[in-house]
Amino acid sequence: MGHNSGLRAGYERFRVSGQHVPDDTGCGLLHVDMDAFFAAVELRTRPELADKPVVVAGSGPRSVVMSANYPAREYGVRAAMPVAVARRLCPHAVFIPPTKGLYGEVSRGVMAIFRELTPLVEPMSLDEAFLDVSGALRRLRATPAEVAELIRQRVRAEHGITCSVGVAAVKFIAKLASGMAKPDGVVVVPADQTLEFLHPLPISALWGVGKRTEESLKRLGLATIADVAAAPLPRLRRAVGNAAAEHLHALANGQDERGVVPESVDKSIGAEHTFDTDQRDPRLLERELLRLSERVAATLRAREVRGRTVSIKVRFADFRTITRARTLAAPTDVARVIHSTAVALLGEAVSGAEIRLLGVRVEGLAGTDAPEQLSFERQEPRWRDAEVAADGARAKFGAAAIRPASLLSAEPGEPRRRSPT
DNA sequence: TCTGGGGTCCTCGTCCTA
DNA sequence: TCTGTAGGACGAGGACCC
Repeated sequence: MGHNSGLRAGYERFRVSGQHVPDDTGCGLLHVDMDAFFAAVELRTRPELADKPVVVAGSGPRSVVMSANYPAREYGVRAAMPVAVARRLCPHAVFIPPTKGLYGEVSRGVMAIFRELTPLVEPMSLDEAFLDVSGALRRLRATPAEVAELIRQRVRAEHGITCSVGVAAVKFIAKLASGMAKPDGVVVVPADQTLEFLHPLPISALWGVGKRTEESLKRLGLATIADVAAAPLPRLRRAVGNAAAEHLHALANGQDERGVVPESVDKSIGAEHTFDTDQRDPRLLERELLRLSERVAATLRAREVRGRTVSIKVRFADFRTITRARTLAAPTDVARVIHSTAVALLGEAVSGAEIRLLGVRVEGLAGTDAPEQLSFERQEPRWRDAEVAADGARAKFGAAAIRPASLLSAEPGEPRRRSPT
């Protein structure tokens, strides 16, 4: 769901079209990005809507757009936009609620195609991945641009959706290229034309430049990537800090040493929820923390990791956001432990304020086989046993089979309903 | 426009210890 | 024992990504 979509004027020469294929020698890095992924997946079963504006979004009053197809984008509808705004911009769009589990399933299928071509696949999210095909070209008897076309054909034939591919010598350029290839195309940036491709682009195209950094760079009078490439490093450092300055300066000069990393280790696991209306009832907030803790703990156990630091996130009615964290004596994957820590943190940080969002996160993860420090603080083994048993029941009978008693009548984010009399 | 949810990384301040 | 300092651990928050 890249946001740098569409080909700029003067960039047609980079696009693969008909007989025209730019020189892809040495361009072993591919970035593949599904076009309007969630919307495209939904349209497979509702093809009659294909030419109409379609928006995938939750139905809550505070939901945002998860995906919009290209007809909807013509009206200015974009991902992450509040649904209320999207409805105003495009009142006749068809709004479809997201189908739980479906996008992950399609994503796994698409990633499996990539892995048939090369083991060096680095998924970035459900709908995009980097591939290093340089070691596979001989076996595939294909050039990088041909592999890109092969991928597009297979994704379309086997999953009924389209994707766009960027082909380049380094990751960052491949990523920019796939954005320009959208929708449904391939852009190849020849290795010796990297800077010609890169330098005319605005600074916001640099990976790591969001709204704030863009403002800082503009204050220095920098507007294009060429300006950043030519800027003295000390000046950049003063504006955006050491790490960001060096990172941006390297990227602006077409240098991106990062390889494709197939395996990545989770650093943290969390869950959060925005209430439909702001809440201040402590019992309701504690119940929500329990629900979030249960989800986080179940994910920790499913991934066979434990974490030492429990943090909460609180967003107030005025959108001010705070986080509070506490490091435990021993790592945990037990919801009871996470919940009691979260409740204590919430009590210390907040009293009676209107709250819009609550989040729970566990950081400092290590595998369950990692050596555990002996501690006086008991890990409440019985709770863990009970929760593991509940995991098993949920796997067998469904997610709703086992819930803590205090959550029995409370739907996510809803005040507890009174039982019928 | 009025802002979800799941993440990562960086910076800065504070506290503790060597 | 006191003082200065450097570095690590930790916590908070900002910015960014999809």
